[in-house]
Order: sequence, then structure tokens, then C-alpha cells
Amino acid sequence: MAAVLKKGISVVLADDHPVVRDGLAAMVNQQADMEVVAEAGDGDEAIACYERHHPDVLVLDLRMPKRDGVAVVQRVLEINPKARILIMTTYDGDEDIFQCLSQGAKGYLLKDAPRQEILSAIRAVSEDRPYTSTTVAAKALQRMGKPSLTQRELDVLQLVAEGRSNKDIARRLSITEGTAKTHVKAILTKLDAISRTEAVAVAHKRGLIHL
Amino acid sequence: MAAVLKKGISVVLADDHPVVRDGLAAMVNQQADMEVVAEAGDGDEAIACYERHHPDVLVLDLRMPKRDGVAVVQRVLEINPKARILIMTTYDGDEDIFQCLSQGAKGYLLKDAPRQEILSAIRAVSEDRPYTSTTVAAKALQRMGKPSLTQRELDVLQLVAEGRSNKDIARRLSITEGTAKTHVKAILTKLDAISRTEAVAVAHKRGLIHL
DNA sequence: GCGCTGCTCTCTCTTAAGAGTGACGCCCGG
DNA sequence: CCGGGCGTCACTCTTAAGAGAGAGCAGCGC
Repeated sequence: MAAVLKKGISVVLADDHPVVRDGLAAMVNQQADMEVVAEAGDGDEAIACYERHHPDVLVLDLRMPKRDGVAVVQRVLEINPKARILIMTTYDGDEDIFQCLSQGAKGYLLKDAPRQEILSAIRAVSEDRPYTSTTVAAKALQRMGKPSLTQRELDVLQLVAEGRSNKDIARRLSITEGTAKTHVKAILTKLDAISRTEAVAVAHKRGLIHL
Repeated sequence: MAAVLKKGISVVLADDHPVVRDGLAAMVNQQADMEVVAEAGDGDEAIACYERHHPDVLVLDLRMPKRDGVAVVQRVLEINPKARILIMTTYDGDEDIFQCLSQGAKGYLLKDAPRQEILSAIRAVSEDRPYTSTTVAAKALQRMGKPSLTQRELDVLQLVAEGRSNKDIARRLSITEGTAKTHVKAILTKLDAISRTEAVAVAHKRGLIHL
């Protein structure tokens, strides 16, 4: 057992903004029962740091260079299926969140959360208790029941969002224009949009696409 | 005269993320020659803080609740035309940046900048020297020569980005569909886009629209 | 006043987008 | 084995979008 050995909860921070890392580090190290043992600035570093230190909690930004949050979650859980990961991101409409959570991340937080909430989330996750911020919980409920897009539809959606025409999309995906239209139609139906432009707006809001 | 009186440079931080404020505060207060005198979590607070403390430097996030960065810059410069403002934001494609800079903000930084760069930017601005990060300088040059949109065109663009049809746009702006089309056509030409959807993509990349 | 720019409106014409339907092969799970 | 989801393709038909070209009218600077 040997409950609290030296300093309690060991934390690894992964975020591409030095400012945010400093802020989190300052908050965490000010607590008597937790300590930052390493920081990472991109996805690859995050994985490396996790392997080296095996912290009690990994605090992870979703949007990072090299390898994005989802990929890091997958890899880390491969290394240690019992890893405790707290996702932290700026945007609340992000589809990636749900992917992470369903894959096994233990908690999710918005960056604009107050200090207290951040700290209690870290404590919760360190004890293997899930932590879900109320805003995210609400989003999750909203998302329930809404149809999900297939991979192919996401491919098409991405190209639609870049402003490509159906013909252009067909060429790039090596399908006929008719098929491209079929996919677009399916997308419009699922996203409950009237035009492709509205579909892009909705998809963006839901975090189905980036940029 | 009277160079370094008590602690040198007084700084007010304005950012809606507590984490970022903590990070900046930690960095700044660690320096012998600067000190954070107040923090603000939204635009209105930022203005209030500025009026109360009249700091040497105001570090300002562009994206904030209540009142956005551009409005804060305007108001603060009304209060004190010699105010030294350092803009700090996440996105590098933002049109607002150029508005702020041309309005009189003294510097601009990306949030993913390293500690050293942030600190030297604060020092530069405190001495009334402009500071422009290289990435932003590059963007500024890129933007040169490219045609700018009129206010009306921006109004239309916003609605286009929300997925509205020409007819719908016309109704909302109380103009005819023909006129809406004329505006859309002008937008397409200026943004060098073939379709409205591509125009939205380009506009988004340039930070002409949000969401 | 004159020219410039921005906003408005009106035509025509071509093409792209979207609705509506149906169908075929594939693979996977019950 | 058979239903169902998925991806593919093929039709028709209607409407929206975009190209092209003009034109009137206000405000503004010179």
C-alpha cells in the first residue's frame, strides 16, 4: 500500500504553450500534495515523458504539434492501460474530446476553468475517479442521439470545408461526381444542414473538422 | 529620471484563462525588474484595471468575453493615448491583430512563444519600443497588397459563413437578392475564391471571421 | 464641380448544387 | 443465410450559385 510516499501526486504536463505549462506548474507545485515531475511541448515528448516518469496523472492538451491529443491518449494507454489522463483544451465543441473519453481518458477540462476546478480535477483523476466538467457533460448529452458520420463522409466533409466542388472532390477521392454528391447529401442530412456551407459551419461548431 | 524606483515595470494582465494568467504572473514576478499589479478576466475588467493602476504595460489577450481585444485597445488609448499595450493571442492569422497594431498597440505576441521572447517583448514595450514577433511580421508582409473587404462585405461574409443562402442574406440585411449576389461576387473576387464555401475557408484562415 | 468608392439594383446565361429515388456488391454480425 | 450498413454508381428535376455587364445614387476628397 504505502499511501502518500514523498509528495503525493506526481504530474506530467503536456501543452505546446510555455505560458500554460508555467501556469499549471505554478498552481500544482503550490499544493502540498502534488508535484510536477516533467513537462512536454508536443505529442512525442508527452509520450516520452510518460514512459520515463510514469506519473500518477498526465495532463494533456488536445491540440499539439507532432502528434495530437487523441493519438497520445491511444499510445499512452497502450503502454499502460491504467494510465490516468486528464484532457485539457480550449474548445468545448470538439469531437476529439468524446473520442478521448470513450478511449479511456479519465477526465476532461476546459482551459478557462478556475484554479480550484483544475486542482480538484487532477485530484479526482489521480484517485482514478472520472472527472467531467459540467459544460462537457452538457455537450455530451447534446451529442447523444445525433447521427455520427462515417470515415468516408468525414473525408468528403474535409474537402467540402476546404471549398472544393463536388467534381473536385470526386477527382481527389477517385470516385464519380455522383458518388461525391451522395456523400454530401448524407452529410447534409446527418448534420441537419441545407447547404454545404451550412454543413461546414455546423461541422466546425461540433469540432468535426479543424480549420 | 529616477530609473528603477521600486520594482521597475508594472504590468496588468488581461486574459480569460486563469491558467494563462497564472503562467504569465509566475514568469513576470520571477523577474527582478517587473511586477504584476493586477489581473483581469474579461474586457471590461481589463479597462477598469488599466484605469485604476495605470501600469507601464498592459498585456492583452485578443479573444475575451464581454469586450474583445480590439475594443479594449480603442478604449484604453482613449484614456491614455500613450498607453503601452502588448497583444497576446493564440492565432496567427487574425485580422484583428493588424487592426490593433495600426490603432496603436505597441507589440504583438503568440501564446506559444517561449518565456524569453515574452519577457523581452514586455521589456521592449515598457520602453515604448515596438515589438513584433517574426511570425507576425511575416504575416503582415503577406497581407500587404491584398484587397480589404468593406464593412458591408464583412456583414455578408459573416452570414455566408453561417451557411445562409443569398436570399436569406438579402432578407436579413434588407436588400435584394441581386445585391446580395453582387456583394458575394465582390467577396469571391477579393478573396480569390471560386465558391462561397472556399471564400469561408479563406476568410477563416485570414481571421476575417470567427466561428 | 469632378472623380472615386461603396452600396444598391437589374438584366442574361451557364453551371453547380441539392432533392428524390433506385440499385448493386461487400462485409459483418445475428 | 440473411438483414443492414456502407460505399459505389446512375438517373431526373428544381433551384441556387456564380459569371458578365451595366447603371443609378450617395458621400467624400480635391
